Amino acid sequence: MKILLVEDSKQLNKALTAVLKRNSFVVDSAFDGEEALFFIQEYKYDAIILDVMIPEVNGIEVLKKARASGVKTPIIMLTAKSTTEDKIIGLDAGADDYLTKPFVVEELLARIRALTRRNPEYDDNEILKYGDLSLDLSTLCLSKDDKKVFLTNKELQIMALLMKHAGKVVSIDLISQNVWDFEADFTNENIWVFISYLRKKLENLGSFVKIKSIRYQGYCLENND
Amino acid sequence: MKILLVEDSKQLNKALTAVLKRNSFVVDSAFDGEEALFFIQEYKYDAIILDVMIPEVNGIEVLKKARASGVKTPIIMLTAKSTTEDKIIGLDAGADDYLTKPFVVEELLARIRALTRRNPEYDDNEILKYGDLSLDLSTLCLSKDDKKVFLTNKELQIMALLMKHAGKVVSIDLISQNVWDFEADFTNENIWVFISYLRKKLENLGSFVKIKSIRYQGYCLENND
DNA sequence: ACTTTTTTGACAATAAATTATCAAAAAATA
DNA sequence: TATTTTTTGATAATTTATTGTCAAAAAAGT
Repeated sequence: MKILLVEDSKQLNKALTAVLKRNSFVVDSAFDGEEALFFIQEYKYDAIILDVMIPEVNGIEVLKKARASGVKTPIIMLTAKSTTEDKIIGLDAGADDYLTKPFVVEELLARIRALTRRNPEYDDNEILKYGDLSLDLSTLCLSKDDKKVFLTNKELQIMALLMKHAGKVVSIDLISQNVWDFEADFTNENIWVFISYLRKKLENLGSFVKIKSIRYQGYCLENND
Repeated sequence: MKILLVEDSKQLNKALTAVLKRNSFVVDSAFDGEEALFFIQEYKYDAIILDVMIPEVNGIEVLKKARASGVKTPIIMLTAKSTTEDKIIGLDAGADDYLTKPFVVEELLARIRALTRRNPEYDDNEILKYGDLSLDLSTLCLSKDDKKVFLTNKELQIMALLMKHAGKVVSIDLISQNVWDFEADFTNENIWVFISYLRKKLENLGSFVKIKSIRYQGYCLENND
């Protein structure tokens, strides 16, 4: 699954690229409109993430030219503000979706998945399982047998990450990149708090699964069955 | 007080240079006999430290040529082994002193001082004082009023360093360089042990002086009068 | 060979860094 | 506005790294 990322902020570009790659996408990065058009003509992508405010040729122009030259690839626009105008202009010009900054990476990933769902390579299962636990991503419900607890958004995302990486160590860095947006003034303490919350909920469920902390590295799930 | 150091081992040369400079000598370094002779003809030194085993022209040759050309500067030879032969050859050829490797830096410094004593610039006071303590370097005796304890060699050297740097932090690195020779397989634990010994002796004397440890940095004397 | 000094290793004490928890403030959401 | 969620700060618990002490072995000096 190959993605073109068009974003002029070096920092954001780099960070997004890292996240996308970690989620097993193949990523090409462009930093301005000219470069973007070159890539679009030259290669084939499964999705294009396109910032509106970019140098040389602006995002809307890139979008129009791409569509004009027959490119059907799903395109997600990144806009700075969620003014209805920008949104309409973008969608009018042929964008498939849009996202306002700042955004949470998970959301971007979800949009990409939504737009590429018909692609049979990609299969998103909505209920994660580990040990005696099930996590329903759509209802935010974590359950063991008939017992249930509901997670908050951040709790869910962290728990999902831990479950997706089934028993492997998940770094704080990975969590922060996936669960917090880039402009948040995030500190490690945030994660400590949520890990603490999650542990309490696991305790309440009476699950055999524990969140183990690996010093200097991160956290991982452990099944003490 | 300017010294010429002739030593081909880059490591040893560098380390000795550092020590000498720290002891307020001005140091020129040569790494082979040719270079040494050039320096000797060109500049004037208060002392020359000359390794026997050096490339190009060996140490004994350098010594002979220097003397032949009328250089009167005190010369200390460094020999690998204390075979009487080497010693005699060196002294015969006009060396003022010799030192066998490995040696403790303090010893080298002592020899330099001995040979340069007549030089009025240099004044070595043999009794160090700090707070209620006196340390007699020649008798290894540490005393407060009429109470005395005798230090071992290593204890003395460490204590002397601490007293010379009166109340300032003395790094473990500085201690190891001054008190242990370069070939010793020194570890920090060694110092911990001697600091412990010294503290016990200070305790016995009932001195108000304490050895304070500064984490990550070293030790310093503290006068809790 | 005997004594003293130095080195070494085991283990104790201490200090610091990391992680965890709690509670309350702030922000977001309904 | 009321409620839930997230953030923040204070503070506790834990782990690790550093430093200290002891005792015995090794080395050096006499």
